[in-house]
Amino acid sequence: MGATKTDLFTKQQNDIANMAKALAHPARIAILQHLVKINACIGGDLVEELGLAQATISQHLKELKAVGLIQGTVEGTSICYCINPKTWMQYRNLFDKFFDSSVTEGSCC
Amino acid sequence: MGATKTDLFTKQQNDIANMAKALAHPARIAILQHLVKINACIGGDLVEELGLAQATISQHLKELKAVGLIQGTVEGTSICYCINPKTWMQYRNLFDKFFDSSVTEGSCC
DNA sequence: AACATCAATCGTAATATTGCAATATTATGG
DNA sequence: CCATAATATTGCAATATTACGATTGATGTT
Repeated sequence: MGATKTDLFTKQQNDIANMAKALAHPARIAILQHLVKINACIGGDLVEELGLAQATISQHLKELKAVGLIQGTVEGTSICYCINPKTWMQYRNLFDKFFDSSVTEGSCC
Repeated sequence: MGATKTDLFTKQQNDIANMAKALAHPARIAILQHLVKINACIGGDLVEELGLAQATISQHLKELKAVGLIQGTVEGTSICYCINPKTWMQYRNLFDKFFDSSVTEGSCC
């Protein structure tokens, strides 16, 4: 054991969980916030910005790329990263929908 | 190594990451959705509803309780769980704020 | 009290994640 | 082609998460 039993759940549930997983690390949050703030792209200044080793940052970037939250284009020897607006909106919508489920106060224990 | 270096990041970044972590498992998503849908509380029907062992469900419930997303009140031998509307709204707001960062199309690579 | 029921906890195994040093890869400039 | 700079990958160690059987604890029932 130790592995998530994804087959027990709906695709939507696994999707939301995977999205959440992509955001479930402060380094990845910091990367996304930095990219949003700078708006334009940056290279591996992220390594300096956050205090983690280059290899570690690279790994986090890879994860964010894997879920489509960011994109990177080669620019000389460095790589220009930025938010992928399309996926960003998708995330936003899914979370919105998830949380919009009306939670009526006092209808419970 | 292996442990997240939380000290490198802001409280807000760690908060968002922790929230995301709480949602980063399909079983916990399923539990929340079920609680939202039923609106009122339920006992350990969750064990039947999802296909996981009692001990496993209990662990997931504990995590959700730990972040304050759900609350449980004793009701005879069983326990009545339900969404905690206050924390639910907090989550919603934090994610909203996070994703509302305007991502302008085409401003990038 | 004895028993049944449900949930929490303990102990343990399997797997996943995080982090980094070392190495490999890719692109540029000389 | 060679050296350099930037990023990616590999391999490994440490820690975290997931899952479950077995046990314990609490509560209600007979």
